Amino acid sequence: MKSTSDADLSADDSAETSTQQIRDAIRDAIVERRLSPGTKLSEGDVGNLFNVSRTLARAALQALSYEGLVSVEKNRGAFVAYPSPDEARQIFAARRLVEPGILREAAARITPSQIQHLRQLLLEEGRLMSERGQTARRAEIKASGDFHLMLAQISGNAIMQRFMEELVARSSLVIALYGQSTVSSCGHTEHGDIVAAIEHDDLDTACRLMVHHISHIEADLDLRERKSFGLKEAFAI
Amino acid sequence: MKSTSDADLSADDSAETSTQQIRDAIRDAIVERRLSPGTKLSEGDVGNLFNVSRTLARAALQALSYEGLVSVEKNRGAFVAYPSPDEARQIFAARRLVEPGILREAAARITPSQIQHLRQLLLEEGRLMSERGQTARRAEIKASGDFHLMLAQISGNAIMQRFMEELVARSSLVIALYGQSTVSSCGHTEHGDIVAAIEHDDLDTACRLMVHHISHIEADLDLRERKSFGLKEAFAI
DNA sequence: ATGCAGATAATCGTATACAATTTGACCCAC
DNA sequence: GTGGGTCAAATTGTATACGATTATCTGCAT
Repeated sequence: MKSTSDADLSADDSAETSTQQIRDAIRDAIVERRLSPGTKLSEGDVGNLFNVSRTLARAALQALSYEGLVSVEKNRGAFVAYPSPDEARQIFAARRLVEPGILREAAARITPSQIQHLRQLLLEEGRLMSERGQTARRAEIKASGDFHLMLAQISGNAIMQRFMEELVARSSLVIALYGQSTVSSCGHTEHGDIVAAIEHDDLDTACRLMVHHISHIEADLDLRERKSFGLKEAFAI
Repeated sequence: MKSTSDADLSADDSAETSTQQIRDAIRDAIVERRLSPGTKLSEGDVGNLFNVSRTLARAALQALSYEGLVSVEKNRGAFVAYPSPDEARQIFAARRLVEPGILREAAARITPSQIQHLRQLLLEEGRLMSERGQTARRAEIKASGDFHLMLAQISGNAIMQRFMEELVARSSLVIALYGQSTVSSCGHTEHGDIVAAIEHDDLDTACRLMVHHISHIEADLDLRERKSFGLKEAFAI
């Protein structure tokens, strides 16, 4: 799957504008956890980094704020989003709400070649899981999300696809913040089970597995409210 | 319900920035069909209209493009979105996919006072339906959408609420384009039926009614592909 | 030392300026 | 009259400029 999210559906002027490139670059950095929640993203710095003016940097940050990955505070600047536990719960609730429906749509339209593609994704995911090192970890995070995005793409509904892209990206942010164990190590086998259920045309099972899978990811988080814990974290980070 | 969509949840600096005001004003104009699909929204004109520079006008248009209400074409400018029949189908498919889930969540959390509020909305809707004139028609369009938005709000999931706001707004655009009869005249009684089912704790019926309701709205559209009809329309508009 | 007031620096908000691109008009050749 | 080509007007893309706000530092009074 391409790294840029909407490259397939937006048939605009072939060349992506620099604002979009910057947006995508920062988004990738956030999703792959090279940028931690709360990190300040000043317009000047972003502009310098990508050799553009503040105008374009600002536009990119604005775009990311619409996706919920960046929060801009008036007169204070933009920061990598720091989703609250409540927000995290809402993200997973939203996924439980939409993903079964997406799965049903996808299963109804899936072609053998797409199943093949899904299996390939699982293989890649498994390979990355056994590898060591930061780079592999980042790739694993992305691959794990790509499974869900692929289903959304197969469903054929561009609107739901875009929404899923937002939800998956924000999930990554939440896991970075509240995740306890290493990245959903259980996730991979669960993905495989879902594909198997799809192949057996057992949609009800597939949906049930999907809901459980999402709940498992959420269950691996520590979403307790840390009241004045912020200070310590400021040192830790 | 407040007219500005996210006034309740964004607890930012109390005062809305002028960009947001412009965005909301244009969005309202689109949703209430004072701006037709395809209308050009040049940055200069928008800026002059609201007495701000192109910078802010551009930001507002950019924001609307993320919501799917405006399409910006590189080096050509911004236009009120002109959703294709396929896009229209995807919008309603998305609504069928998410609204039952939202309804279930809402029903689980709804309070008597909120039911009261819903009924009040229905009353208002009925009143507007019997009135004559453009103003009433516009208000009816908004009220009809507010019913669905209210359910999303009651569901307590801000993410789904925002998504529904986008879907409802885009639906209005689609109806403006492809609607045949007057605004969903059947809609009002269907809304009432859904509320009744909620009150009777008959969730399955409520969801079924909701799906049918959405399909009814879609069925009232003429989504046949008009191939080279665009030219004639250019004259009609 | 602590706390507050003013100055200083850094950053954001908005407007304006200039380059690049598109659009439409006009003219000419055919 | 049609087709093509050049130029001018309008509009967008991007950078820069300047005022406004916030954050940081300094120094003085307590």
